[in-house]
Amino acid sequence: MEREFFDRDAEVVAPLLLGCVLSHGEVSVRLTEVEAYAGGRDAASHAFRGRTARNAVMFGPPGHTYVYFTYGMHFCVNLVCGPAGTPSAVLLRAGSVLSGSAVASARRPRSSVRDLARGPARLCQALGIDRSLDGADVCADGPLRVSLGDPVDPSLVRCGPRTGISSATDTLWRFWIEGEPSVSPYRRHAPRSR
DNA sequence: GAGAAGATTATCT
DNA sequence: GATAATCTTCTCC
Repeated sequence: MEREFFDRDAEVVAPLLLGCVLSHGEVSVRLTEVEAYAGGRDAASHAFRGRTARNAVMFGPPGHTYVYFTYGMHFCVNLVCGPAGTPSAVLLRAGSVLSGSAVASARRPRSSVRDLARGPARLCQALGIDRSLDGADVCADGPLRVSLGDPVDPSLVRCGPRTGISSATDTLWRFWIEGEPSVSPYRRHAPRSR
């Protein structure tokens, strides 16, 4: 994938990523669900309150990963968008495993093939992504790569409110491919305690 | 230095 | 549907 592809606003790049293929080692996943996060102008973004040690990579050049750890047990992966200095990124929420399903299944023994990458944390686990890949360049010849996949029928692309966040729920920056069984089932808000 | 919340998932009722 | 698991990071004091 060319770096110029990512050098635009996250909400523009996000729908274009649907159908693209993310590869790490033997495992490849076709992306079916993503969300855009736009840094300083997006209250739901990790970069909304400025640069920190965790989100620093989002302020860097596009085409790199932003991997973070959450809930004490899960990783999620983003692709940094926009020119350096604009902290926007696209969260990869779900995909379907194209190849390397044996390796992915070994990492997630209790999942059916369909569920291997059905959800942001599951996708990372299936691909073997952890914080050692934070800041990895997916446009270079590294372990993690993004490439174009089969074109997606534009009439099947849907958008809606983002999942699992408690602010900026009125921005329709979640994109998915209608009819894909690998799209994550979690569409609810997350009012945890109280 | 302490406390709270979190871009989630698996499991139980 | 509800909740536990589990720990990093950020925000104050």
